[in-house]
Amino acid sequence: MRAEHRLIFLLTVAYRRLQRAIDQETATHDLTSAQAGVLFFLGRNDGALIGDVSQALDIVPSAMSGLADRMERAGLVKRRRDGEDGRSQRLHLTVAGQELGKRAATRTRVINNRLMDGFSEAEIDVVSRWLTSLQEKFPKDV
Amino acid sequence: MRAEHRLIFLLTVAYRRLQRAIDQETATHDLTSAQAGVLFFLGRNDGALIGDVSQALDIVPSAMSGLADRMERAGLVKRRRDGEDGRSQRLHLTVAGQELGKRAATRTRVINNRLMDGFSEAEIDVVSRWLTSLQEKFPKDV
DNA sequence: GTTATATATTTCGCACGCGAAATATCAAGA
DNA sequence: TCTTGATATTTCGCGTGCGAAATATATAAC
Repeated sequence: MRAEHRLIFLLTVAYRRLQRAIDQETATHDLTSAQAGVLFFLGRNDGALIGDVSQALDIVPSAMSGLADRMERAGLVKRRRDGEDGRSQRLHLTVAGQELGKRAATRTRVINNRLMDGFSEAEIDVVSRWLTSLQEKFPKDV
Repeated sequence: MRAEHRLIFLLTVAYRRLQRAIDQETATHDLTSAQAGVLFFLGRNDGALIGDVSQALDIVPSAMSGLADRMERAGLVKRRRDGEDGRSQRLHLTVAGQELGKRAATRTRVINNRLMDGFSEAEIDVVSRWLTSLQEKFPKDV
């Protein structure tokens, strides 16, 4: 029972290792992992509201705003006001964004498979359940 | 085989939820989770080299430098040059740092236990092994 | 219709972690 | 000794995520 704060630390390190790996992999491709997440979501939900994207990716709206800024500046995405509701903004993929997203998806799939290497289906299931349980244990807000 | 980039996303969300929870919990106590990590490590290795701390916490030395800055400014920690090697800096806990670390340890333990709620020992073992496996799959450098 | 309130998004300042480059010191070799 | 190379740390600029507050628009109450 050596390390005290074990799971917290393990999760933190695992997260950082993964992010580092993804970002190094994609550094050559001018795409960060956060931005890739947006591309993937918009690939299935083009024109989604900024708020919906932020919700889907589980980041705070203010964080989404900056992320959209950088992606728009990079030409991956375009903001468009909603016709119905003047407050809302919709995010649309550009052609560049679509293509970059498609290529990133392939690489991401490889990494995702690598994450399962050495573990049985049942074990991965436990891991999935555990990761998901954190969302219930630490709900979004209150 | 529903979601594509499943484990990556699950891990990312889980990490953010955990960090948010810890930081909200400790916001009242003037301590971030990264700084708590340093306090815990120094609690067992007071006077460790900056490089050793960065290695132990698995963050890059340049990140450690800024972290030490903020903690020194907050009066939790003090830098002291090494007698043997003029390049090295040693980090020492202040009294305030020791006390804050002790109180944070209690809260951290609670959260850590909560992370295991609803899972058997064997299942937690699988999770631990999986989290640890990421360190081997994505080694520190090259 | 005007006021009050709710909702969507943005802005601001901050902590964090990264990579690349700079700085300072140490260790060897010529 | 002088130079060359290694090591420890820092500085810089950037992307990311947070909370709090501002802004703009929509909706409800009166």
